[in-house]
Amino acid sequence: MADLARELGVSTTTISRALSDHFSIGPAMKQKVQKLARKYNYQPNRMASALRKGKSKLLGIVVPYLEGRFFPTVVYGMEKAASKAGYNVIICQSHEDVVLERRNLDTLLSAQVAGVLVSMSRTTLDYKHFDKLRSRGMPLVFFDRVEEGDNVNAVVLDDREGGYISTRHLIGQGCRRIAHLAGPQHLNIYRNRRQGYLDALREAGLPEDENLVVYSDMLHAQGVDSLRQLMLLPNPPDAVFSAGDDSALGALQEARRQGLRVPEDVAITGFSNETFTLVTEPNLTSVDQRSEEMGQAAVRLLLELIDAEGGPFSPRKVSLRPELLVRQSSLREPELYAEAAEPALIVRRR
Amino acid sequence: MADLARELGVSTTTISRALSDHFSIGPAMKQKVQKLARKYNYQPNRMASALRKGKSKLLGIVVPYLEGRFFPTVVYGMEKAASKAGYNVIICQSHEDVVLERRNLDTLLSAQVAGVLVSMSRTTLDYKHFDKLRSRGMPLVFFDRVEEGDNVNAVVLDDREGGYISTRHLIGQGCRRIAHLAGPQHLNIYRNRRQGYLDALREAGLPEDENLVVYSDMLHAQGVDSLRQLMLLPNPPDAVFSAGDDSALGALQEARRQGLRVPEDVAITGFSNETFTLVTEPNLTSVDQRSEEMGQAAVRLLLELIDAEGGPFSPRKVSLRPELLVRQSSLREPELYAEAAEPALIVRRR
DNA sequence: TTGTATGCGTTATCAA
DNA sequence: TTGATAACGCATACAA
Repeated sequence: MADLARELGVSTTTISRALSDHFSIGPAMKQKVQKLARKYNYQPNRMASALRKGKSKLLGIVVPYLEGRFFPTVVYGMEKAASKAGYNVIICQSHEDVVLERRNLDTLLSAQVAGVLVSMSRTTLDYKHFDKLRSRGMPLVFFDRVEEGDNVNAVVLDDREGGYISTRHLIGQGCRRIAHLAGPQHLNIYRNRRQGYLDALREAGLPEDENLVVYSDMLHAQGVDSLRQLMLLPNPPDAVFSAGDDSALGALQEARRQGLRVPEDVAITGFSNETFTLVTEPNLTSVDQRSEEMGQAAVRLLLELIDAEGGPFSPRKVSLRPELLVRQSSLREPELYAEAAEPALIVRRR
Repeated sequence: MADLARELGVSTTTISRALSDHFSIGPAMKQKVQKLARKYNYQPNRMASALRKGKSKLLGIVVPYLEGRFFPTVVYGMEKAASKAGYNVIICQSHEDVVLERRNLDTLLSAQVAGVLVSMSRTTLDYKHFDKLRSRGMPLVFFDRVEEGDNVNAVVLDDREGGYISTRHLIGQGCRRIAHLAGPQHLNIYRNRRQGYLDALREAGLPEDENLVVYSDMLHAQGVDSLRQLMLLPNPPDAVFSAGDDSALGALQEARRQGLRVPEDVAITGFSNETFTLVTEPNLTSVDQRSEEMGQAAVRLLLELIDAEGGPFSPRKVSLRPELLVRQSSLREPELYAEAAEPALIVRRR
């Protein structure tokens, strides 16, 4: 900026204002400055700007991991919404470790981000580090895996609905003993998916059988084990609603290994619409989580928070509608669905 | 820092030095300062520090995309190596778009990163934006998809070797008409994989048949099309070496749709060791790209560059050894492999 | 071993 | 409409 000022014989103040399109600068001067800036390939120093203004144009993102399709897609949505507003993002992974999660937050704090987007790690059981962030006035929005309480801003999938429509679909396909592979119940997402499952059972007048609910960390291997365990029951299930795609896949593979036909002997559905659901044999029915919308909604909410500048802001929870993608692994009665030939039939889009 | 200085009755200079473990500060004072800093939960302002020192502790990463397993794993390796050296990373996606790639580099520049790690987008055909970076003295390391030329620092997989061992393996399994699904030849990785394929053919005395090489962008749908096209040849192939897993998967599915047995009628191998290779039926043979090591190596190289401070530094290329993971999709002669029962048999680890 | 003074690049304030 | 000046938080040359 000093160079430009010298060359044009004006002050850096004028340069600064011209570049940020300040109203007090005449159009002629603005033209000149901006042209010269382009010529010299001027790059603003965001650090200096952030230092002076006390706020940067950076948003921090903390995700449990990036593998798979869900989080990258969410991050993509975030990037889109952020860049539209002139922001950039820093991505950190907690690798499902609360210690790393805390360290990530410190990193973001000292990078002077304008706000933080968090999806909690699986091992996050207390929330002090988030309180610390808030006490420093750092705008904070959770997504997908959210902190409990009324005081949090969050964007979530309606996981209860996801569990509900999955289970209802299975019931509609004639299944009567529906098992559930459930995740850690301290995480909202898994608790709600289970609740939707129970709601659908109750609505249909089917009994709740605790033997049919298997709790695990939802990994592939645990899906294998869970299915094995379920099939040893005196009265084994005719369907499995898994709260995650990895364990659904494990269950699917183990079922076939046992010589069971899917979906005829046991119908299987997953959750997340991971890429591989279109690759398994049979293709895996799953719930799409509106990943990209989730990212965009989270950033929009965060930007509102930032613009409110710590002023009065009543916490908001945005809830997105899940979408059941019915595929072969649960389609016992294809004639019920005219479009059943489609590989990724959307049964419910409201 | 000012608060701490006041409370301890010393200058901010002392605080600054004590916190950065400067030799001129006595151990007693260091203790006191660091304790108080913890008590007040002091967070250094990295922007201010970066502004003053002219360099930050941030590394910029530009990847084409994050979906799948390869890039997240590379990034994980980068995070690990970076945090060991006190650095953090900013991740940007170019989404295979050179326009976005350029914008990302601008963003990173103005975020005052200490260095940049780039894997080029598929649409990057000229390299001016990288020259611009270099002309500003910004340390730059490429990984996986690298710029051509002697003047670049880069970490790559030995893709030629990957193509070579894949093809050799197929030859060893008795295949004689081996097709190749090739990617855009302006990208080093695809050019080299093809070269390895040709080398192995030549070594085995097999003819090169250009009809057996199909060029595409390596997407799933293009794998489907390519296989269809290949099977229409008067003399169709008995094996397919695909330079990517997505198109390998497409080929695999199309082959089975046509009623071909895999690997008996046509053996298929892919490249990248994506997660889904363990899910397909049959499981897909693929080349592992040492993703995590690649990330670590790239950061190590970048840090060396940064520490050299623009001084003399002869450009270096690090090349990693690929690993062929033989699975059912190419295993015609299992008796050749004692450990063939393993789902992910490592055939060649040198 | 500690302190004083200064500047990194930008922008807000106040004055012209 | 423009400019002079100070300040953001930190690190360092120099002095003590």
